[in-house]
Amino acid sequence: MGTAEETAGGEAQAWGEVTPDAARRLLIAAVEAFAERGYHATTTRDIAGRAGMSPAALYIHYKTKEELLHRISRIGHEKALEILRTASRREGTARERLADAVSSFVRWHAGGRTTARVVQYELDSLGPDARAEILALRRQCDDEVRGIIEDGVAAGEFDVLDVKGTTLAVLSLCIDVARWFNVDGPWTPDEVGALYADLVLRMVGEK
Amino acid sequence: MGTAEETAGGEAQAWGEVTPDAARRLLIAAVEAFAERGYHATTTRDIAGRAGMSPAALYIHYKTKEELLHRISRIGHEKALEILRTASRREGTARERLADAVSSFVRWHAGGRTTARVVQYELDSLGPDARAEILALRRQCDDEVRGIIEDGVAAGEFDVLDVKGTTLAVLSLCIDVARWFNVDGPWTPDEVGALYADLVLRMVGEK
DNA sequence: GCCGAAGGTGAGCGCTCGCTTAGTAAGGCC
DNA sequence: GGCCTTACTAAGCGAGCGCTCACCTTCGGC
Repeated sequence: MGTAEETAGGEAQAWGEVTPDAARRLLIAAVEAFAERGYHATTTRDIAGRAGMSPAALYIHYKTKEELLHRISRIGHEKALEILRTASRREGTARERLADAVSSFVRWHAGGRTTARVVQYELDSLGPDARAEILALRRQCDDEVRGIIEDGVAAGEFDVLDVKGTTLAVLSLCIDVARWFNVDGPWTPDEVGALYADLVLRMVGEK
Repeated sequence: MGTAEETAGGEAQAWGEVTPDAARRLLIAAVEAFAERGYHATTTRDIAGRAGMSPAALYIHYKTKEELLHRISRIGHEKALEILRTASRREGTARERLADAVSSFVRWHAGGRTTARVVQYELDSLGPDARAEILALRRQCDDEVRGIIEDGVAAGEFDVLDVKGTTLAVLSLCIDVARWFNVDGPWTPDEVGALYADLVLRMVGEK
């Protein structure tokens, strides 16, 4: 796993798949604005302005402001799921896979805090159909983590009272990093990832 | 500690200190609306409507929409601090005090989810002065929890690598309950409180 | 050198927002 | 009964919102 080379203003490399260039610039501008002020407090004029364009230019590439949030949410959740899948499906003990999953997931939330904040906390601003689609991705994230914990319990590595509840708590802990993590604070994303991996292993009765 | 007699729509008894009656009704209406749609997506017309009043009536009791959020935030944070103080200052081992703090704090977030959601997640919608005031209260909450953990480490009850980081993780875990807890879900606030107290004791190296 | 598509702009429409103002109804006090 | 205070409403102001439309510019293909 790479170190956290991302900063609050420079998470752009994650959006490489979005084309053309103007559409990507608008998307990145929207991520920054949504993260700073929230979806409803962000104006389309602000997004276009950050991308160096006129307010009308936004509507050449996106039908509505909500479509921007939908696109950001889907790409972000797909990335989150990919991170958890990679850790879950590697070889190794349940302990190693869980530590890997937590530390890389936390690193993503801390290092890409701008993106993660939008992805994790602006879900309710989507309409019913879009929200349902995203919630399906989120359930898959839950499944990956629960799978690792179940494996650990079955192998006798972990000692867990309530698998479903513990899964939820582990994910909740990781996700909430996006709320409190501060780039100017005392920790790097790597440090928080390592600390949290240790805490989670304790939660599942390991160590 | 009492059981959770609160429901999503009936957390009214917590606002008994707000007078006169019309001001309290408006405040409760605002809590419900902010929790459902977020501060920026809520209109003053909606708040007044829920309280059974005309849009203008709001401005007899509150100078601005932001003052409503400020008042809700302050009262809510004072309640949260009181819960943590009560648990922190009771007699007993650090283990007992920490379990008490976590279970009652979690119960408040789960049972009073409507209120807790506004209190914990709409902080950024406040202006700089109001936010600074609330952040001071929040720092006091941190101090209470860190105090218990430090006591436990000093007494040899706990085994903690990073006291500051663990404190943050414990509070983060509790606060995030307000985001995911669902009244119609499989758990009662009491059950989540008990589960989380167990998980936190594991995090600090107890049990 | 001309043309049409692709990608942009300036102006502005219709609407809803937070908030204000003028007026009204009810109740306590003398 | 007269009068002030308190609590409220109907109407609406100015501003800013999401979004549209008529028009302009650039550029590859022939």
